[in-house]
Amino acid sequence: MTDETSPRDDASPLALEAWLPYRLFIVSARVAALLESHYGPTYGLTQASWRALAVIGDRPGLSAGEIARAAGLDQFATSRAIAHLMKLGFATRASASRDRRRASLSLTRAGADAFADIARLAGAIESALEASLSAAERRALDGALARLDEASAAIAARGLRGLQSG
Amino acid sequence: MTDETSPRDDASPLALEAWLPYRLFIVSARVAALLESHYGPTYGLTQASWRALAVIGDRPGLSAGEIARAAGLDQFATSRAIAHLMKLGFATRASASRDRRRASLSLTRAGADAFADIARLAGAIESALEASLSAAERRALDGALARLDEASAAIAARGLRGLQSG
DNA sequence: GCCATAAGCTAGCATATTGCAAATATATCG
DNA sequence: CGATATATTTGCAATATGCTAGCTTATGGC
Repeated sequence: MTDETSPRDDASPLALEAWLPYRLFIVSARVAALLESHYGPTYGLTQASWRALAVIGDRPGLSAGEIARAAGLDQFATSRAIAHLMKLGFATRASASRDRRRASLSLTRAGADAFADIARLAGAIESALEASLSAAERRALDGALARLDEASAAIAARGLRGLQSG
Repeated sequence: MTDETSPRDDASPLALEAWLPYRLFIVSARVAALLESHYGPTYGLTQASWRALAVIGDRPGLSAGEIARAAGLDQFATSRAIAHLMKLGFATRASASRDRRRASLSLTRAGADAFADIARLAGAIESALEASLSAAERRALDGALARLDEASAAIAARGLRGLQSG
């Protein structure tokens, strides 16, 4: 049973550390932990509120729901993250829109300063990561990630059922 | 101040969705959520206990500490994940070693079956992701991820201080 | 215009998870 | 054999999360 055709029997159904999604996870988790070790103690931000801060900073005027989508957070987490940012004095709500159920968010001066500070560090981390790649590798990675983004979105949209057969 | 040299003023300090670590995170998070939607309801596993299951299944005989390192979990989470697996009847502890502080873990038949089942799905997801890439892109991604793994480990080891200057 | 229904968001509360100090158990050293 | 180190677990307080229900504002039918 162990020596039929394959020279090296692939006994394990899965090696976690070689599994593509896990490899993506490891890198992103290390970076997230490192960045959090800055913005956590310094500004009292959580991962969720940092993500909301970044989205608001990058695209002011979005509503809570739009921020949720852009930051990869759910509705409740986003609501709490925004409340947190407002308590910290980092964001303000303006109901400028015609639809007053939605409030458009933007950063205060303090929020923008914090964002700029954290973004500087985030950029430094990204640069350090990219420094380990050649220009060709960077391009290839960029393209591959774009494909993986589409593919993972498609898989997630189709759900488990779509995988079993095709 | 806004129109000195750069033709298109890069107003934002950071666009989250273009930030490399976030792009990695998004793909891995989608996949993790999808996989969890299978093993959660089916086996009552959490993300941590699934990772421990996978590590034990792949490399039986490891101790709790070794599992922690391999699964990217902390000591406490691992201890709880193992307790969980044992309660589910998926893992057993054997103090075969000379050092009876460490117990070497392995899967029961039921645990191995669950692992095989989940691994099949995990493999299908990986295949679906890789199907979106050309062979050349797969190779390039593989290489780039290996570099990023090293680089992120190095950055994490050096801590925040190492980044500010170099 | 007015009511019913829907949409966006938030509050409150029960439950689950996490982080960490201390406990437990074993090993090793002097 | 006592002191100290290592591996792991437990208990508990603090946090976070999930979900129901609520508030406010919009929208569509009449």
